[in-house]
Parts: sequence; structure tokens; C-alpha cells
Amino acid sequence: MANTILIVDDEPAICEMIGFALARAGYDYSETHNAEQAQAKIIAEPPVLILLDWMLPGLSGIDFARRLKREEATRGIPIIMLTARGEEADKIKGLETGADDYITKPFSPNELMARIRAVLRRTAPQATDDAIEIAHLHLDPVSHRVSSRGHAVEMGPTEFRLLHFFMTHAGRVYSRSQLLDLVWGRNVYIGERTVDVHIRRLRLALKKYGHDHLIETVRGSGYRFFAPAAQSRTG
Amino acid sequence: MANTILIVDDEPAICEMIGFALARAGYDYSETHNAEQAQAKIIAEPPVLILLDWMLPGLSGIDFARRLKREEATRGIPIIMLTARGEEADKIKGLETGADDYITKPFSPNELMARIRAVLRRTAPQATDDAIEIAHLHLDPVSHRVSSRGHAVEMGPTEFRLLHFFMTHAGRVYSRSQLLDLVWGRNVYIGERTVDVHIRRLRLALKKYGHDHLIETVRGSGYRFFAPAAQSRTG
DNA sequence: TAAAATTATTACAGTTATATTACAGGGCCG
DNA sequence: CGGCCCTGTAATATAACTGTAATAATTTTA
Repeated sequence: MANTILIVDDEPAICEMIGFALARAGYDYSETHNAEQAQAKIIAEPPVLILLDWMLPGLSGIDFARRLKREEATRGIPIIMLTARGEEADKIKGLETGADDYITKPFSPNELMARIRAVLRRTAPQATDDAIEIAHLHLDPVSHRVSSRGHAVEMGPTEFRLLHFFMTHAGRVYSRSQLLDLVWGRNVYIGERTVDVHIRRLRLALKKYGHDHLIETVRGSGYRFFAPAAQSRTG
Repeated sequence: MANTILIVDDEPAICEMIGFALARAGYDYSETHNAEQAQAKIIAEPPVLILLDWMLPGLSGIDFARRLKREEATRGIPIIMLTARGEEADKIKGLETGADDYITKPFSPNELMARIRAVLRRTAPQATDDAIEIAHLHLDPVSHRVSSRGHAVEMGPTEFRLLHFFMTHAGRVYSRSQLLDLVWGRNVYIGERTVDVHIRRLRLALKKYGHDHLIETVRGSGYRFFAPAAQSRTG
């Protein structure tokens, strides 16, 4: 599932500090201390977000970010730059080169978390820890629990991820192959019909409290989660 | 009670970072950003320990420490100096002037905690934690005891720490690797499966009075301490 | 209406994740 | 030193989940 955040900083103490804050906030994370290591980790297990030090030994953070944004495979991964003070002038340049946000050292854990959440919210809503509630169906990523008016709704891991994805992308149709990509992950070789089966399982789980109708079939296109009212969205 | 640790640093972000780590470790703390403020706070409510920035606007940290050590009333309060890198040469001088220890920025939370513990161990009695009770299961960090309706619940040290952690973070899922980080401590090379075994031991200990169900398995994600299902709060 | 296409349902067996048990080394205390 | 408790590991057992394929039901098309 790889819901990890990658820290790239050559200073181990900084890594540890950030890791500490991330762990506390419930994120998985991994550390690397240079661009090469980072590159390898990114390929091996794509993180949902990269915290990248501005100054790295060898390839600089800026160049590294630029490279990541050039590659098709890594382009989608949001980057938050960690800059030292007095590099204000370079900020805009950094953002131009692909960083999604930046933060100046020393930073407070709360500030860091706020920025991480902000970035994830607009790039990968299902990677945030925000609880969601639609039509009395409540999903809380932090406790990893689904409930309906106080009653726990039981389901398997895949169904949970599927539901989480749907609830963070309500009202939009996704084809089976898109769902495989976005919920199962890229690089999976699974028959599309399998999605049907998991939809079925999810519906069964939701049926207990009468929420199965929230998963809508769009014949010929895929599936869609019910959207309350008219949620017009641009983009 | 005044079991607080005073942070004196003109950089709010640093203060917040330290405070964050302190809070997580169960310490009370308060912040001040200059020597005058600090002086006032120390008089008003003597802390058990002072974390003092080397460089302060106005009166320097070194001078401030010296002054505190001259005063009868404040002499007994241990001081840990926060120094920036490259001030190695001054270290000894700092210690001579009264600091009990020093730590170089940037430092890891664990290192800071280790030093705080070390200093407190040889100066003040342990800072206290609050007792917790969930679903008739009672845990008291001070006496290091767990009980259920008056009956003592026996368990090993690791199980105690694990339970303590869970009870202070109820309702939230933690992966095995997070638990290793947060309960065992970072930098441990322990197989993840070991967590299962300690969970088992903890459950066995709790089973005697029927509390084993409080430790919930979340397949594919980790473990979670019981907490009532979330009610819908959005109207 | 029949055939074709698409989705729903069901059963199942391989796979993976967790629970349980046993054990050996380490540390502590008498 | 010897016994006891604690810890981490590994082996085994058990339980849960997953993907597939076969079949049924439904909708669309001709």
C-alpha cells in the first residue's frame, strides 16, 4: 500500500526529528540521506509525499526535485522543500521547479504537519487522516474504522481502501482499471472482474445498515460513490 | 505541583518543537523567549529543569545561567544548554558556569529526552504522569501498576509500556513498525512479528479480568486499543 | 424475442496475515 | 553460581482475505 512519507535530508538528527513527528501523527515514513538513496527508495516503494532538503551533498535538492518532476513515474508525488533561513529569495524558484510547498528550518512539528496535510489534501485526499462522513456513513482513517450512527461496520482491508477512495472521490465515476490503479496500486496484474467482486463485498458490508445503495453502478463505465446534492467541482 | 520544564529560546519554532517532544514524553512545560520573561516565570513557578538557549537576545544564555547559579533560590534547578553547532570550544566554559549538560542543535527528540532523564535522575525525583482509566481498566504510571476494579493485573515491563501507550492513544491504529518506534524506541532492530508476541502476552495478562478484548486487531494495519465508535457529529 | 454484452453472485482454493506455542539467551538477584 | 523472569525469534497452527472462474441475472442491441 505504501502510504509512506519519504524524508530526504543529510542531517540524521533532522530526519529523526521529523520522523518522530510523523510517527506521532500516524504516518509511516522512511529516511534517506542523499539523492541516490532517495531515488532507489522512490522506485522501490513510491511514497505519497517527499520531504526534501534544499541542500543535499552531491545532487542538490532543487535539482533532484526537478528531476523527479520530469519523470513520468514520479511526477505525481508531491514534494515539500525544507529550506534553511535566508534562502527566501530562492523560494519562488523552488516552487517553479516543482516543489509543491516549502518550509523554513527550524520549523515546528505542527507547522510541518499542517503543510503536509494541506499538500496531501489537494493531491491525495485518501492519504490524509481526515475523517469523512457522507449520508451518515462515517469513515475514520485514524482509527481505521467505519461506522453508521455509532454502529461499527465490518469489512476487509481491500474494501476499506476501496470505500475510503470512493468517499474521498464521491460523485465521480471510476472505471475498473482506474480503480485497480488507484486503489490496488499501479503495477498490479489483476483481472478487472475482480473489482466487481470487491464491490459486491463492500456492498454486503454496507448493507447491514442500509448503505449499500451508496455504491452505484454505471453501466459501461464503472462505479461511482453517491454524492450528496450537486457538488460541482472544477477540474 | 510545578513539575514543569522551562524552555528558554527566542526562536518560537524551536520552543514548539521541544515542547512537542516534552509533551509526548509526558512532561509539562512552559516557554519563554528571553531572560527577563524566564526570570519572572522561574520566580513565579520554579521549574524542575531549564532548557536554555546559548544565544539569547539581551542577556546571553551563559550569563543567565551564571546568574541563576549564583542565586540561592534558583541554584538547585538543573540547566541544559542548547547550543548551535560550532560552539564546541565553549562547551566546557558553559559547564563551568553552571549548566548541568548541553546539547547541540539540531538534536533528535530522543537525545534530548535521554539527557533530560539523565539530568533529572541525578537531581530531582521523577516527574509524574497521570493515571488513566478506560473501561474499568486502571493504569497508574506513578506506581507502575495496572488494576481492574481493585484487582492487580500482572504483566511484564514491555507489556506495561505497550498498554500505557495504547491507553494514552486509544482508538487509533498503530502498525507494528510504529509500535516498535513509539513503544520500544527508535533504532531498535527487532522483527515486527515480535510485536504480535507481546500483544499476545498483554492480552493474556488482561484476560484474567476479561479485558483482553480491549486490544483489537486491525488486519493489514496493526493494532488498536478499544474506543467507542465515532458518532456522527456533522449535522 | 433472441442474442450479445455487461454486471451480480457464488463457490473455492491459494495466499497472506495473525495467533499461538516453544525455546534459548540475557540479565538480575539471592 | 543457579534459578527465575523477561525478551526476541522461529516454527506451527489458525483464521481471514484475495483473486479467479463458473454461473446467474440483468440490460442492451439487433
